[in-house]
Amino acid sequence: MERGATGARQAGRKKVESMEQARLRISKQRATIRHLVEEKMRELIATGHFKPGDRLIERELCETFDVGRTSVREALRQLEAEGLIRTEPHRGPIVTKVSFAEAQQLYQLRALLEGFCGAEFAAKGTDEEHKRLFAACEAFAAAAEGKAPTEQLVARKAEFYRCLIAGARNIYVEDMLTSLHNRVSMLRATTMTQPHRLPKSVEEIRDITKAICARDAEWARRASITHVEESSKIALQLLSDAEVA
Amino acid sequence: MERGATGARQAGRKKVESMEQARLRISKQRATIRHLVEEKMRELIATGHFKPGDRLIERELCETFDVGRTSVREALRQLEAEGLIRTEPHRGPIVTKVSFAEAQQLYQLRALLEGFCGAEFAAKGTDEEHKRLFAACEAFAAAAEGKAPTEQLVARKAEFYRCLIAGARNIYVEDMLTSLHNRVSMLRATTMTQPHRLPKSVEEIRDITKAICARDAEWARRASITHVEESSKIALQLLSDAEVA
DNA sequence: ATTGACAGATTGTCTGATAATCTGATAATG
DNA sequence: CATTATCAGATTATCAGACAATCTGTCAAT
Repeated sequence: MERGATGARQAGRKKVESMEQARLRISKQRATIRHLVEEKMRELIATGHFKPGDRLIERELCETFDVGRTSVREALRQLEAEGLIRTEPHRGPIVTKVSFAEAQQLYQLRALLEGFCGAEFAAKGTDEEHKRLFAACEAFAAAAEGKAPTEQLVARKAEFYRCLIAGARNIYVEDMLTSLHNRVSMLRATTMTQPHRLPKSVEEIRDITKAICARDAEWARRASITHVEESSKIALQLLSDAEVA
Repeated sequence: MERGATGARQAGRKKVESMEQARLRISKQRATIRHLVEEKMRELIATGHFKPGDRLIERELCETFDVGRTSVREALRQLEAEGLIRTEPHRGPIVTKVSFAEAQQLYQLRALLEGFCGAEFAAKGTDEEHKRLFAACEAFAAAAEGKAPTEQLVARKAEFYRCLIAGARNIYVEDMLTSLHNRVSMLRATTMTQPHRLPKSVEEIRDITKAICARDAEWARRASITHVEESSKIALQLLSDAEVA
């Protein structure tokens, strides 16, 4: 989880910087404590250590992370804004529960936005970006077909998405999709890891990649939407089972 | 500005409550001090009292609002997550500057999302919702044609958008569009109030309304997108002038 | 079964203090 | 002159401690 799903980027610098320069720049250690707490908590929510409905108690968080209330509370405000937690006045934060209907809405929006990314990427992507996307795609495929550990699969898929989303060249879409993906991770944690639709998943992602590299915007849009819809089917199925139980 | 552009709604209650019950419920005064500060600051940014690039100094904010640092800092975190401000470590918050390129991206995404709202509304809206949208549309038209004060125009238009966005029945889209609209307000403050394209604006909004009431999804999508594109033309024009100057 | 009062838990907010970091100016250096 | 080192001032980042406000559950009284 690189950054949050949050703030807007640094607005226009005078000169556009080359890839070279960008690569050199050191990683902007924005390592304030509250950022560390934020990331840690995102991770704990995404991995299901904190489950939807769980109460998060300030004092306990302070002790767990060994930081002051200030840092914890500010991190909580951030997560609240991202929709990962909800705060009831004088009761404290609760990990957000996503109802079945809301999950449907989430996937619907994700489809719209990822379809947009695919189409934009196909229409405006550079060869450089195509190459990177293709590499990420193949890396994921290799991991999937080589039965790599789940952890690595997730990482590779995240990398693929980073490329795909970046292709839209739209920071707002980027932020919002990152936010949506965070929430989807949370869902996944409730529904347990996906069953073995991996081969289909690989196929769909390859299709997206092919469409983009062929610069066929509508194909790319369709392929991106299809991928979201297919994975949502499984997820929603599991969710509705879980909701009844 | 009703609420923030933030948190997800209360997830599924057991029983769906009737309009009647919903109307009775008192307005859940979540009036913690930090919420008041948040809203005030959103307003100050939207109205241009704080301009893009302005530094916001903690101590000054505390004095201005006469509240403690805790409340100010937590409000700032919220605004930061919404993208209204950006915080540089150890330097403090700055009102976000939106470059020309970013403004383009903003409007592009807005078009996508509002197009989605229009289409969904047309496809799935109830008569009740249609009626409310129509009323809001006419109220705006009346205000526009009657040369009402800007303040009222803005309020009426906001009301129309509330209806339109609600029509999509998608809380995520709702949150994100609210957030985008907040940022657009900020832009407007830099480019001064729009010139007199009011008549065209009214026409476009009527077109959206007609399309939705006719339950023609594609027409509604096109109309919604057109409206965003038309207003973006003016805004971007003004912005580019301002950026050169 | 409903109501009311009470205690415990937790948050909301303020204050004061200290360390860390950024900025700009000035002095030192080659 | 251009560059670098250093210093003081400003501001944030973080912590600790305190108190009030509010929510929750319990238990007695009606």
